[in-house]
Amino acid sequence: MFALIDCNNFYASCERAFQPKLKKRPVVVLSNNDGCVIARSNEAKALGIPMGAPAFEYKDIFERENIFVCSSNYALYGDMSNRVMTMLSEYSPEIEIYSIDEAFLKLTGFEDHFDLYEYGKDMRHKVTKGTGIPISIGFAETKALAKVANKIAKKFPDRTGSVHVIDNEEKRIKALKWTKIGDVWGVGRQHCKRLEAINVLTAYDFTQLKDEWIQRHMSIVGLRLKRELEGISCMDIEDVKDKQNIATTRSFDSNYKEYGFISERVSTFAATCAEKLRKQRSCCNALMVFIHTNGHRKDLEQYSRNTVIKLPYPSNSSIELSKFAVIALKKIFKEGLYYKKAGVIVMDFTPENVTQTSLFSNANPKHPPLMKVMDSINRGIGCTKLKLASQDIKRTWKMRQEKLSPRYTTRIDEVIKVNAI
DNA sequence: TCTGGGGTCCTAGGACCC
DNA sequence: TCTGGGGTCCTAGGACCC
Repeated sequence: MFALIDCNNFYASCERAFQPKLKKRPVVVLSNNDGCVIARSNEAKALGIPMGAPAFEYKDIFERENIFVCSSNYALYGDMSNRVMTMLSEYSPEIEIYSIDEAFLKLTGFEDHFDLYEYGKDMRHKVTKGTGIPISIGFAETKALAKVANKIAKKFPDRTGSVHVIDNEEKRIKALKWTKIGDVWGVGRQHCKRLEAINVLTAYDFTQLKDEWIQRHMSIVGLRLKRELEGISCMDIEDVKDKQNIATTRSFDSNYKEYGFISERVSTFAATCAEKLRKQRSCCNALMVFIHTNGHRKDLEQYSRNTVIKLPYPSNSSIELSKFAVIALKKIFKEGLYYKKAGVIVMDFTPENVTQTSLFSNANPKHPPLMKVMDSINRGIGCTKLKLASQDIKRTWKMRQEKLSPRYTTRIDEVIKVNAI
């Protein structure tokens, strides 16, 4: 058996955990730059605030409905996620942290000795008590079915107690008939459209399709999904793997046309990518830089380019990657345009300790120890104090975050205060 | 005025190898 | 007139996830 544990409205719940006055109040969390809605409490969902709603368009509704609006606080969400995952890992030795707010547990042999429903209730109680985050839990024989069970638990908290177990044929069929095709894990917008067009409206309908059709239109991935929904497990718990690509990309708070601004951003993004690379002990052999203008401004000239450059040697040095990123930027930067977004993506990794030396140019041997010192100093202070000269040393650049909550759990000076009356 | 930021996997087709 | 059979690697594009 597998369990899928999912935190309810995770970011909104994190904010609530430290502000009990928000208990019944609708809460939304905004993306970077306070751009659009990326998380909603149930009350906010009930008011019809859609996922991705642009904040400026919904400003009046936020006010009228007394919705509590927060900027995103990733330091807080990341730490809260760790706490939840740590508690969950006590319920099975085999855990896969699937995303910041979701985890699969594999429960081999548990079925014979435990009442899974009670096990789930216990998990839910302990996590909610220990972290303040409400969770929903689905149990089933495959990961895809556990996803389905989880959705049912979440949809009917009163009837299920937010825990649902699919452990027999009758429940499986009933669950599949209830699940809309577009809500199935692995069926996105395109597949949904195509499936609905041939009158496949539920997960059950999908399992009745011929293998050939699924294979032709949805590849082996679709076929695997069918098996999983039939109760034949094809996907196991996966170990944490190193990333194959690492990206640092941002939209800017407004439109910028100066080359100097863009090159500073790109240089910083590259340095951040280098830091992430060092964290997983990889070097990259290639790097991509992209820039776009604001696609929403139809009145302005549009431009969007990216370029990939191969490095002469693998590197994870902030200095080198910044240098190469700026070289790449020069190839695509066009004067006179208003840019809204840029990013750096590093690719084609090799392990840090395997160095393939090149005939003509090699990495500077002084960089690895230098980076090590830089990382350890920055880690020690808990922020990026040591930067390259090409980065914004005066910190002129700032993300718009007007409603940022304190980093309650990771900064001593922002820790929650309790007033004794 | 203002619209997020990360990732993964699969397939087809072309270039190339013996 | 008729022109083999087996691979690999790379890239672009399309789909999906949170």
